Amino acid sequence: MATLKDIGVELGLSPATVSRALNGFPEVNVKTRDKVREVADRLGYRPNRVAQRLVTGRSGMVGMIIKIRADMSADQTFFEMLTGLTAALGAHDVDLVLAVDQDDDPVLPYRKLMERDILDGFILNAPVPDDPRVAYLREKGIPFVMHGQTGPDVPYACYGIDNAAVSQDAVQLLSSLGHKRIALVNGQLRYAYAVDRLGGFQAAMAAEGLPVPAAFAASDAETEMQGYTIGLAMLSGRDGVPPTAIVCASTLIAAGVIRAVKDRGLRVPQDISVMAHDDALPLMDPVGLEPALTVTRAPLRDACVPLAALMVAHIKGAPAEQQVERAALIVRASTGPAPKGGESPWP
Amino acid sequence: MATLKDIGVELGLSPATVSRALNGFPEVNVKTRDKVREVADRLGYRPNRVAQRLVTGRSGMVGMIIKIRADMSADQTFFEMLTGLTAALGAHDVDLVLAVDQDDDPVLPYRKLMERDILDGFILNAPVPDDPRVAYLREKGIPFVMHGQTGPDVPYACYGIDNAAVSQDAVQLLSSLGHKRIALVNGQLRYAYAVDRLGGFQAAMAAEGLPVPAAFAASDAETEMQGYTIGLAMLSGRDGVPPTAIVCASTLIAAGVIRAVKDRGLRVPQDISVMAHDDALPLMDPVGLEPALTVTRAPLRDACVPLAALMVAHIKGAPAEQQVERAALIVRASTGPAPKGGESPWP
DNA sequence: CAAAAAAATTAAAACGATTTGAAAATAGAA
DNA sequence: TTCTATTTTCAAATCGTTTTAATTTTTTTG
Repeated sequence: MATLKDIGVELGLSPATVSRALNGFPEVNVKTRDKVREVADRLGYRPNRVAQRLVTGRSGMVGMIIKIRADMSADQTFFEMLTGLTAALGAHDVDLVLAVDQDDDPVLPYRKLMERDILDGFILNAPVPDDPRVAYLREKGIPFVMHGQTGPDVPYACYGIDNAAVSQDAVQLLSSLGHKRIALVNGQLRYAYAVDRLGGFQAAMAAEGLPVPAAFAASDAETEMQGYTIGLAMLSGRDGVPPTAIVCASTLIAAGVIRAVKDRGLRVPQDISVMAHDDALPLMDPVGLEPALTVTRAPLRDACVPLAALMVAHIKGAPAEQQVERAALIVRASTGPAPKGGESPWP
Repeated sequence: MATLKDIGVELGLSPATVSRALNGFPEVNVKTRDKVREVADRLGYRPNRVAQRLVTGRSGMVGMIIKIRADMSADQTFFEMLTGLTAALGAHDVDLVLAVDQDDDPVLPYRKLMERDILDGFILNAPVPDDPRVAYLREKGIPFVMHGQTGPDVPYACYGIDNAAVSQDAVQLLSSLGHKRIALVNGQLRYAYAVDRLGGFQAAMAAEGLPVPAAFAASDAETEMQGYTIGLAMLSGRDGVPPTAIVCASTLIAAGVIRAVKDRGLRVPQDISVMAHDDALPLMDPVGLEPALTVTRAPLRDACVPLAALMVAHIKGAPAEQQVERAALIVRASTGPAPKGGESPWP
């Protein structure tokens, strides 16, 4: 394997100049730079990463812990992130080391991996309110970037979407269509994103002057089947007059809710409008649903590039930066005007 | 962070001696060794992995590619291996870098990861017959260890169980119990393990002088539901006289098959004996089934330690070694004597 | 054209470990 | 004691890169 010295010998240059030339330093002559590049190409030069890491003091590796579920599986979102992150980090010559979290103590796997002395930092996901991992990593001064936020105005590096705005956009859209009874089928409240969505939902409803019956803000839904079950329950009228519009935490849940609406003999969107937040996961296509699903959309995969950039910058000493994007609102066929009094199956 | 030099200064020793002392070289005085160890402990010395790697020429990292399924999930077995391998490799100071395979070309992710110049080798799993990854890695001279084998007498390093023997043990047990119509609900035939199980099954049946109707060697089962469906089909008699014993590829499939047997109004093991191969995955407990399941057993997790050892040895230049273990046979309540002619629901 | 300024290059140190070959300390034998 | 063996230790080289400070070369300026 060719080294900087080999290239230098070939051209009568010192390794220092060769290094500078290849790294695009401004003080190297354009002609020498081109010659160096050419010889490097010809010799198939590839920098020795380990040597680079020794001198820069950085290992070029970041860690990520997979929190596996009780059924020993991880969800689609994890692989989506993993795929995107390995690519995005690779572009910065950074590699991803994974470990599995199977313990009760959420901090332990981070400590264990850090003790191996090979990591520059961590990428965290699925933040929970008052995340203990944040406390630990901040205390130890270990760089990390969070996908999402544990709450508003956090003091650490993170990238995510404004989940309160997700609910707000949904409520405003539906309210503008004349809906007054709007329900939220939320994700698990132990996650910060679901807390934010709920908060945004309640705030937006209040801002629109609409009340929120408790049964209209259901939580803990994750699967199509759960969406179906919760949908049926909401439509049963057991807990009061059913909603005319339902906002779902994911397209998967929305699929279940739509199934429930249809099974009840009702139509989407004529009787009930349904919408959801869409992470753009490969297998859950909101357009493939019948009818095509109105969504707030923020592809999970898109988060990987900025996350990797934030991570790399942070490792190099840049101050922690918070980036909060707003999800796009895409109106399709599953939302429509609220049924008029006379048309509605309910008073 | 303390270095070798720091320890040397403290004791008036050279870094060379300190290095030798900590690495247990014989030519260092016992007293100095103890003193060095003590100071190293006190200073919290931890060797700089990157520096070690630069001088030894090894990166201390091995790669593994996750083959995710069409539904963007990976199965329990993957996480089981991942958990075990990170621990087992960690004991050798080796770390695991993961990447996701989402392409048609099974070799591409290996090439991509190798081009990053940071890996000492790969750990492969889920071998298929004539695995193209094997061809590629052998051609490039990249060290790897396979969990399992692509066939008998392979020329590369591997660790796994004898899958032909798994079927053989099952057939011999059932045959000794008087069963003559024994069926196999196999895994997906694109995997080498399923091919071996089928081969072993047919050979063992032949050795026992028993015929194998085509419908008795079903493939492509992976889930409980598939086990149930195939079980029902086999018991329907549509494809000939049903079996009196069913050998399943996994405990999950066996759970489905047992459910099918019960739904048909039959009893396990009085009417039908059921057994399976057990990878000892955390959530599928064969003893929890009703009745407790007879199995051939080889915990997946147990394979991780020898796999890691093989990998490390191979990287250090040891010749490729093949280790094929035999699964244990554990007889429980789900297998019993074949029903006598008069007792059987079939002729 | 000489002096000063700017540009380009280099030698050498550094990162922190391992390892080779030589030197020092100790032990044993004569 | 003296000489030789044997342990034990050390100085220095090495791995391949980056970076600092110094030096050389080129260009600009008065």
